[in-house]
Amino acid sequence: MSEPSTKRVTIAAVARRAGVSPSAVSHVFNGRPNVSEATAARIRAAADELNWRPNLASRKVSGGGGRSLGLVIARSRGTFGRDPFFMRLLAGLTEPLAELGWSLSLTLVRPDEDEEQLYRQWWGEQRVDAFLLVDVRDDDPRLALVEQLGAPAALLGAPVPGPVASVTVGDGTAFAEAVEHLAGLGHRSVTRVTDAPGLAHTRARDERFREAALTRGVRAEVAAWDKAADDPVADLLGRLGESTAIIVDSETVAAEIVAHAPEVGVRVPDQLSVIAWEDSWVSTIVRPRLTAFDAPVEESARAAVALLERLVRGEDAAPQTVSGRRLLVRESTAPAPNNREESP
Amino acid sequence: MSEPSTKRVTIAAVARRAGVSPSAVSHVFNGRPNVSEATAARIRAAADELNWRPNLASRKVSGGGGRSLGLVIARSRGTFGRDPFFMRLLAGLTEPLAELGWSLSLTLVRPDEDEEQLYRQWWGEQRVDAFLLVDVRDDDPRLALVEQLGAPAALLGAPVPGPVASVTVGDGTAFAEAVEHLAGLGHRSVTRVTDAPGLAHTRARDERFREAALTRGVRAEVAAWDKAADDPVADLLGRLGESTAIIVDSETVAAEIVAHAPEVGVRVPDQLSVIAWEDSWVSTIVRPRLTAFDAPVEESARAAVALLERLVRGEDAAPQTVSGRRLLVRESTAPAPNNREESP
DNA sequence: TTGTAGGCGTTATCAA
DNA sequence: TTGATAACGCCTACAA
Repeated sequence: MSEPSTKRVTIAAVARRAGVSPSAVSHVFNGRPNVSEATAARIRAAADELNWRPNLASRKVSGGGGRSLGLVIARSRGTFGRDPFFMRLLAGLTEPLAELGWSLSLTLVRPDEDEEQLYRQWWGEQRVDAFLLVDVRDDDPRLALVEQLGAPAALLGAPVPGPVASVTVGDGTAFAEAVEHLAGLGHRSVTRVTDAPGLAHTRARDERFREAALTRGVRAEVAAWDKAADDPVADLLGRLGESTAIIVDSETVAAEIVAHAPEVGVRVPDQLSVIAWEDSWVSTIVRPRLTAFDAPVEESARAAVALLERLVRGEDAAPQTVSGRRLLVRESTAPAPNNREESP
Repeated sequence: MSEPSTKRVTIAAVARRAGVSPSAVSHVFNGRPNVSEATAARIRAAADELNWRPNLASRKVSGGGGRSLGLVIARSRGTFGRDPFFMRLLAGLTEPLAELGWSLSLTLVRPDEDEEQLYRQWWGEQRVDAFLLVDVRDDDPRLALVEQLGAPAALLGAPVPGPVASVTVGDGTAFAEAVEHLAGLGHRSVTRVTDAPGLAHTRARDERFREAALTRGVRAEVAAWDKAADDPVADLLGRLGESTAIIVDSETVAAEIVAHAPEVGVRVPDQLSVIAWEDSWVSTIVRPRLTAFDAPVEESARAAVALLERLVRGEDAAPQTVSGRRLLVRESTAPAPNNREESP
């Protein structure tokens, strides 16, 4: 294997080859204006020939660039893997990150593990320079933690009280739209199905939903998805009361409901209309295809990166709202069944 | 919040607090045996109180630990996002990586971008210490590239000629099993549906498939999935000839076929049996549920990490085969239709 | 068992 | 416009 790692090429080698001092090379590669165009060109050529690039670790040590974003996802492999949202998030993160030259450091921790420890570690090691917080819960200890550490951080989701900046997808008119759509189809009672109850955005959404329903004369209920139940779909459907339509926080759950409902005797959309609060390709491979809200995940990712970049530079950054949630009407919503009318 | 970022705490601070020299601290944190248990405890206590951890960048500069694995995925956001395999891969990677204290640096590049450039950059910057190669194609330029760079690398998928180590999921008996299963159901002609034609494992699989079919008196065909077609499913089904069963490389494609086939007049599994070569939760939310091969993705990920770790330490590592692909019979396979029997 | 000194590759400061 | 020189925070000989 011909000893490939003879010696790593350094800035000194480039300097020697260009007949200048290391600092000149540094200047050129950091866009400082005090180098003549001629020598700059010579330096760049030398670097190219040697295929040299500034060592990231060294830059970090000497205070320079080389930033990296930490994303810690506290989910089991299973619940991570079955949420297409994360694919979109990751994909959306990489592009703006690449533009900045930042790395993305990703890890999963099991929900029962001590994730705070990990934040401490990554920050302490200076492995990352900022955190993106997802799945933020009410009273999430990470909020105080990043504050205490002094780590730049932003959360994706509903804003929470406190100084941690947030990037929110503007739900402004979404519930109104959804309820409007359903009311137009004759539904008089709608249940909102929440996935993980503790999440910070749940309460805000509940309120919006209730408000939207109220002003349209639609009855609003809320039910929690119980994944621990023997047959979660049957369990949920059994708790629906008079509702003829549901709005489901999680797309995965919506897909499961739509797929499984017929097998427990409920036809979608004939007997039950279903709207998913998130959208991905999954919505189109279940039958009936899911009527869903397409959220601007990629844009949120970009906004979050931009926000964190500002924070890292020491500027302070205001909370961001990204708008663009739009209802994609597909096949899982239909006129309300008449036969439910008499039901108490 | 009491000025948190006054000054980053360093090894010197810890040393001072413990009343020792910096090197003593270093020794303790690098597991060297030349420190008495008493002072080691004192040092650890001091580090704890100061909440200090060795700066990763500094360790890297001074040749120490702090490794990081590079994963560059050359896919569009869309094709990345709709492949559950990557979720499993990422999830599977994080655990062994965390055990080693390695970071995972992830990025997506568009297929038309110069991905080699990125490998060069990451390696040159020493942003990563090893690469994991996925979606390896015949004659993949990255193989020569990592060799030239002297970068430790391993590929996930079929072994390729050359010195780059590979982690392969042993397909040994998988095709035999699949064909056996289908032959047992009366199928006499089976088509293998390939996703991306250039991938390195395609040819190997083709051969295995043909062989397995031959020895069981089943006719073997191969057809490529044409995602550019107006209606890819209809297009594919139109090219199936006598085949009453298909084995589909990509789970996503299989899901799409199963979902869409009835809409173009083909009932699954009555008229067509479908087997997916990969498995994830998606297999269970389409109807009929997909009969699929469950591949040990997490184990492969772990094997790849272990292999790369050895490579980085300078040991050389043999190609690995991870076994455990097993057929999960669900609802998308059924007895072959009779009406096809008369056909020669 | 502990501490000192030098080096890792880069950036920043300041003099030439 | 350039180039010494001193950090940056840690690790590893080697000396005490």
